[in-house]
Amino acid sequence: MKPKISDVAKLAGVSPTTVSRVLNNRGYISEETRENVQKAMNELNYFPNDVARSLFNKRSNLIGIILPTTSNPFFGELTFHLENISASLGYKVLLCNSLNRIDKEEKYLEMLMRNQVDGIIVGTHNRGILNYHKQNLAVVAIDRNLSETIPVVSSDNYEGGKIAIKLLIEKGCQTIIHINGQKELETPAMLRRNAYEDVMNNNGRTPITYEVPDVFDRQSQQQVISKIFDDYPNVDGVFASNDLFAASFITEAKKRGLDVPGQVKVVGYDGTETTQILLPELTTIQQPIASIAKTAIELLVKEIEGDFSEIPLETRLPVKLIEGTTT
Amino acid sequence: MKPKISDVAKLAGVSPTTVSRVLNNRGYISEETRENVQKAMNELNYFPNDVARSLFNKRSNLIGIILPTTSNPFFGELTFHLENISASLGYKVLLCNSLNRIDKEEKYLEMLMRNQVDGIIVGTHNRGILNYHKQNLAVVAIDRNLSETIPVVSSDNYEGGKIAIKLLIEKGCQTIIHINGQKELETPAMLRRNAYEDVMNNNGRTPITYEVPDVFDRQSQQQVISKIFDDYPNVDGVFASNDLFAASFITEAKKRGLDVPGQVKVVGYDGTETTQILLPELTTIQQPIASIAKTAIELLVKEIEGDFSEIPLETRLPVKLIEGTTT
DNA sequence: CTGAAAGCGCTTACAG
DNA sequence: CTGAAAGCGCTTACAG
Repeated sequence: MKPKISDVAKLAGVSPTTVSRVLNNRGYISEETRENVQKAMNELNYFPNDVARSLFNKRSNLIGIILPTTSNPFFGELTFHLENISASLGYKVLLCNSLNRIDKEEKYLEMLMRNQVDGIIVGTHNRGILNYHKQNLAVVAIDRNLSETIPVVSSDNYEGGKIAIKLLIEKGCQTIIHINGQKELETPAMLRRNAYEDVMNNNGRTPITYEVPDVFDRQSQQQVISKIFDDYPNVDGVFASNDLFAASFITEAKKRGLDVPGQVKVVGYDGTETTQILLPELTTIQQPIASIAKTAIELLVKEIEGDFSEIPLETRLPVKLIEGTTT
Repeated sequence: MKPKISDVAKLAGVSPTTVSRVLNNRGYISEETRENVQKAMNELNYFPNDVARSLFNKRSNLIGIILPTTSNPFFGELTFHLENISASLGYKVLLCNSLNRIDKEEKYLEMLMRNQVDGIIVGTHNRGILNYHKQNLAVVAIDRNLSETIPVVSSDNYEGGKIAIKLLIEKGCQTIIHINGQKELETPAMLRRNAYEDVMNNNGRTPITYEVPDVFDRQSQQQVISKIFDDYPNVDGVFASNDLFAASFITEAKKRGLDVPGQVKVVGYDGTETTQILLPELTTIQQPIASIAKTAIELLVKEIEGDFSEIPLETRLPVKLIEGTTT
């Protein structure tokens, strides 16, 4: 059996209270006692049971992360950073891949509550989370407007969209199409679309957006992309709301014998490490993933610690154009 | 404050014991009482505190996952599947990105123990884990031989390596080079290298392997790849132990004006969804990531539940050659 | 400087 | 069918 505090106490010839004091470095303990206790702990290979501690302290040091799927490179990298930063601040991460499915999100949410997480980072719809937030659970959203009171961290989506479209226009594209996920008003990512539409309109062009119904389904993606070529054989510019869409588009373009960037130019969004390695030629708008993660966790920790003084409701981090050879 | 079992009891006019019975569906309860309790729970929006439950049951239903980083598409996808399968079996996932750093691994391991995880999935070195395993912690390794007693799940690395090299030889490559991580005897992934060496030797060729010191550092990768071209300008075939190496090699080849597959052919390893989308032209050996995850979790759960009857020490899942246009 | 007692929110024998 | 008591492993007033 795992040793517990009373085993250590017995071996060290002190009370459990004293062992706890040594463990937590609290109150006065004589140097001698401390050493005895330490020795006993080593001998028994003891470490404290955090479940018991959490129960007493009403603090789990657990953070829940709900996002669509770590299979996606953007979320995979985001998760890495979120977890690593959490760890550096003494928090542990409970991971939930919801695939954007509402039923899963609800189950995960309840699971996180039951496990007494101190806070949640949300990267999915999750309107249900509102209820919990009201019960003063700390929440920070990434790229989602969940409510008036939940802070959102995101890249500067509007600016990113603007840069992308302006580049395509500058490069002389005539028929510029936008590929995005389904219109959901609550996502700042929609700002990429808004930027596209604004810049197009301002330049006397008609915005044309194609929506991929299930963002994480490859088939769904490919069908939409095929349709674009069928509907607009003369498409010569594409701004995709993520790099995977962009890549799929390029693949299809090549399949149809079109030269990129000769006949059609493409700009993506995200600019993950993985894209940089697998598809370095892609021109894309790079999100500052590490900063997004850092900001989100820092805000969450502030909320957890009850410091609401400096919590901006919106944090927009700067994007960066990475010019490859697809434009 | 969050309602607790005694609040529900009070409201329903019963004892906490009875509420607990309703909660756990244990023992006899009159239909009427059950309904009263349910109503009270709904009214208070009560759900049980799993921390308290874990403490009593000595069962956390928590699984720890230690791997290098979810930023890497192979591990990102693996993590998704591991988590999803765990969730479907009622287990929750505590995520740890160790970046293969021993100090981090040790800290994570201790953290997981303190949190009373029921089992751990390991995808890193982590020799330290042995000690814990002995203290009968359930452990399953993915692509790592950690000890004689820890089950390993992996793709059929040797077979995959063989297929890759045979393909390159068939296609007429003369100077075939292998890129891998640093030689670590404990990884079944080394079997990819062994296969390479065996097939090369059997065909009267001299195997040449280049090692990337820090697998997750892009610079490190690129330097090694540059060196390959400098040392062997006539290289016309490469088997990379993962798709990212393969992609970096292709990028460098193109930069040097070489045609792929005309002048140099490339085969990767992993075949993640992400690679399929971002670099569909890559010929690669695809690992059955979902099956690996499923097998690993199922074995772990068996261990956790004390059913050691059918736990094979080694599970090698079949790979699949995906032929793109880089060969 | 140290310890006995009570309690964190649950569950499970045990008794009725 | 239901409840009072004890205990999971810890911590923190409180007393000494």
